[in-house]
Amino acid sequence: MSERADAVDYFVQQWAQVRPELDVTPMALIGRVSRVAVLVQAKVDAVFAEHGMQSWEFDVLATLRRAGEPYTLTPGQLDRTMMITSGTTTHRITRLEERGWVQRERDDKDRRSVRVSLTPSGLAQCDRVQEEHLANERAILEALEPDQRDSLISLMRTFALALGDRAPMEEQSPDA
Amino acid sequence: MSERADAVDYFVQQWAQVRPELDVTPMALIGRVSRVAVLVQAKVDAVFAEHGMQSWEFDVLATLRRAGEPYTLTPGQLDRTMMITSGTTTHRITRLEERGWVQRERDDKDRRSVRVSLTPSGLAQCDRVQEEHLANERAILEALEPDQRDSLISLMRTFALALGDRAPMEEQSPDA
DNA sequence: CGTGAATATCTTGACATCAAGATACAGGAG
DNA sequence: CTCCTGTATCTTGATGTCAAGATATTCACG
Repeated sequence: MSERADAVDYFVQQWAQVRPELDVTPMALIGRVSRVAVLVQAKVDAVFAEHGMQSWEFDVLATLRRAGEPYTLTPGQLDRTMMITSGTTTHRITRLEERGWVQRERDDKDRRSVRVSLTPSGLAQCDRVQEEHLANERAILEALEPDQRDSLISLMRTFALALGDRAPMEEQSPDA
Repeated sequence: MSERADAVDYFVQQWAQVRPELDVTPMALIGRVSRVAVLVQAKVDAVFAEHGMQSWEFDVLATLRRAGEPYTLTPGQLDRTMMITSGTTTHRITRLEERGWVQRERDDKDRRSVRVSLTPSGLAQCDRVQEEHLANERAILEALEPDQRDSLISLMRTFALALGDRAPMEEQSPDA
């Protein structure tokens, strides 16, 4: 008489019938994290699509944007922040350069390095889309009561830390 | 003086400095769901890799396995359950057929349809890997206190339902 | 200086995935 | 029976991603 069953409830119940000796409770959490991530991403993508862009494009723009003026990071900083490989970063920067939203210049201090910067057009695009994006995210979270949101944020934060997620380091050395 | 900051804490703080007028709290949840999903997936993948397989391969095998004997579903049932497109399903079945873990036969009742079944080898592979997979999932959740796990499961279930996640329908019509 | 290890980026090749459309069959209305 | 609509699967072409390695540059140490 509780609530309706979501997909994971159904999977757990199927396992109970087929292999009752198995303890599949870990699935109840891990499976849901995966499904919720996919479902949320689909809703987020929809808003970006209305603006003719992909989520990953906004991710790059927003990462540069929140770095503050002059909106410049290296490819290495980008891939560490975004949890992608260096090859993917190269590809993303090239595509965004073609759209005129970012530009590359070699760093004269360290000539191995590259400085990726938001162009005025990229900055404008980021700011233009962001409000609608945030409104969309707020709408998605309307599904939860405010105290549920707070609990969920706190628990997911604990989980993230336990999984080794950490604030990206500043350029300086960590201690003293 | 609270806990250490995870990556999302850092992003939120960056936004506060660069665009203080923006309310980015939705990110605190949606961003973490995405990052946690990626981090968890990496740990899950590692165990499958030890057995020479991909996560998506196990997903297909497990979906057939928990359907119960004769471990048979149609491609359509598979893609609805796994949240993938029909083209991806075709591709997955073909690859698994090459490995000898599933087989295809046309359905004689409805000749548009195909029956995908676990082979004895596929069944064995699924059962062989599953225990280690579940142990791995349990280890991942060790990071949380038991009551935190329960809260998180409950909240994620509410979230999943709010996002429209539902138990896949049985073959029969929904009512009476 | 010169040499080797470390670092930063890019290249290459493979691959899973998707969107859109093609193909084949089913089932009902006339 | 015929046609038309809906369903089930597969095909095609594009794309984003990764792993592994290639290239260029820096830096420490002798």
